Formats: sequence, C-alpha cells, structure tokens
Amino acid sequence: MRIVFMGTPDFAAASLQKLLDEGFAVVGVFTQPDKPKGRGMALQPSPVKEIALAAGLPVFQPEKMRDGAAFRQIAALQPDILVVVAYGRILPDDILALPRYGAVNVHGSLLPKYRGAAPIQAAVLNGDEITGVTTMYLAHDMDAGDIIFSEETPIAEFETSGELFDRLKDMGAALLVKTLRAIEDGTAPRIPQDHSAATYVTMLDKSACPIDWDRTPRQIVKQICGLQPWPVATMELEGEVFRVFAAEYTDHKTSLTPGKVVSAGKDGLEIACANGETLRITELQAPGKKRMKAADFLRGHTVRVEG
RNA sequence: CGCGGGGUAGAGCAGCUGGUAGCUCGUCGGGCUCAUAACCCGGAGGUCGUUGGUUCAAAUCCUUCCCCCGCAA
Repeated sequence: MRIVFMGTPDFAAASLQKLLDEGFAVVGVFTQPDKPKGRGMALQPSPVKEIALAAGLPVFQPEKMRDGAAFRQIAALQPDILVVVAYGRILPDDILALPRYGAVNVHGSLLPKYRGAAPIQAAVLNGDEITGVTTMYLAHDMDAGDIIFSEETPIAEFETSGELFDRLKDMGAALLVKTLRAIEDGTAPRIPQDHSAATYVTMLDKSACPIDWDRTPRQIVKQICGLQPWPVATMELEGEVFRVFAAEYTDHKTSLTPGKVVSAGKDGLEIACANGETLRITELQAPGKKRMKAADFLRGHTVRVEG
C-alpha cells in the first residue's frame, strides 16, 4: 500500500515515525513550508520534515493546495491512501478522492467531541476525565468523516496538555497502524458520526491566559494544566505578569476577595478563589527569569500578604 | 544582524550615578525551650558568565564571545 503522509507538528511526526518503524511504504511526505521561528527568527523545518528527510523520503511543501500543482504532485506519487495528521491545511475534495482508499486522519479527541484545532487542550481545560484518539476518513467538512477506530484514556487530575499530548500522539500512532492494517484487510469499520453531538474548538491564543480568581480552584488548576506547554496561564503580582505552571489544592477557607494573597511561604503562594476556597501556586515564572518553585521565588522577593 | 529582559555564595534576589560585595532561605556550630519547620548568637561558603580595554581603583563604564528567558509562531 503506497502511502502519502501529510502532517506538520510533533503530533504528526510521531505517526510518521511509527509508520516507518512498522515498515509501511511511505512514498512521499507533505508538510507546511518552513517558517521563521525562535530567537533570531531562523527558518525552522517542521518536525515531520525532519523525520522525512532523515528517512530519505521526498518532501513537498506547497504553499497552496488548490492551484492544481499539489494535485499533480500527489497524483504522480500514485498513492493508495493519504494519511493526514495535523497538516494544518484544508484539502480540496479532488485530492481526497484521488487515492483508491481515500484519506484517513488521526484526531486527538473522541469525535464528534472537539472537532477543530486544539482538541487535546480543550479536554484538559474543560476538566474532562476521559478523552482519547480517533481515526476517521477525511470528508468535506472538518473532522466530520466516518469514524474507523477510537481509543479512550483517562486524564489525570494534574496532567498538562503537553503530557497528554505525548501520550495521545503515541496512542494515535498505534491506532493509525491498526487502522491501516484493517483497511488493507478490508475489515475497517466505517461509523458515521453523530453530527448533532459535535462540538468545535478553535486554536488557543493568549486571551485564555489570565487567571480569573473568581473561578473554583479546580477550574483554575485545569486552566493552568490545559495551557501548558503553551500559551501558559498567567497572574498579576506586584504589577508584573507571571506565568503560572503548577498549583495544588488546599483545605483552607478564607474571607478574602478572590485574587488576594492569603499566605506566602515555603509551601508556595496561596491565593483566594471563588466561594472562599484557596489555591496554592507552587511553580511560576517571573518576566525575564526562568521557571522556578514559588518557594524559591519568595526567597528573593517579598510578596504582601493580605490575610 | 527581528525586538526586549537576564547571567553576583547551594537557592532566590539587592548592589550597577565606580573604591576588593550584602539580604532572605539553606548549611555548620552554639544557646533558649517540654518541644519545634519558632527564636537568639556565631561560622563556613562568591576568580560578581567570558575576553580585552578605560581608570590610581570596576560587580559597577566600553568591547568580544557563551548561556538562559520572554515577544513573535
């Protein structure tokens, strides 16, 4: 089975690597054009491109998918199937219809829940206890195709999006292998989604970062975990914006207004939340500094306690 | 050369309008106490990221390079 792989970030790279490890015939790789990133704004190849190059595979990075050139490139590779994982481009219907088996996709949620760009973060941010990965056929509408397989996994109370990402990318890669084998065998199911149950999530941005202390400790913990490794929850302290990386629950009650500092010490920074409950910040990052334990930060700074 | 912040005792910071370094925590020793992560006294510990320069004198001013962090994605 000749496979053309399309993907861009780490999540996709894991699947590509897995296909190569399992001996699948990947005949071409499409990924987004290199973009300037990091300090110095140097051009950076995508994780998928790095793996493709290391494996000696032909790499294609078209700017547009609808001008006919991409179609011809794909057609020339004579794929039996397209494997698309977080490519970051919408594929036109003629490309989807090109290969004999069509196009399959790995998605980081239990579809039809969380269609869209940031399903893994959405599961954490919403405080879900279960999420998973789904493989499906690509259809015209985004993430709306027929489901092939899905697999569930629980989300730990303090698990970050980054940690969940790492687990799901491996689960997704394994499920992809299972999916491709089933398609080859002709045993792959094709289960239409319940479109009425679909929910959509958009890409994250920094507007989600500031912590609203008028929410419950658990909601805030989920925000802190869900926004890692990017864009990271923030709080204001002494007039500066701090990034918040970790927090723990307390059994304390306070009469202070949400957002006030209840205590500051070697256990961390205790902040008042909704309903008189408190949350203890245990790891943060000051502007220009690196991430550190709240207790370390407090050694060199005096934070005014209101309680 | 995309923009900006930072590299000072084990940790976190101050000092940076030049005169061989200070604070908090930790650590070691002693004391107080029924006791303590509390308190008191005392000690150890730093070539102030690196190179060259200015100066009578530099952590403090200029210069080279290295590393860290944020913006931008």
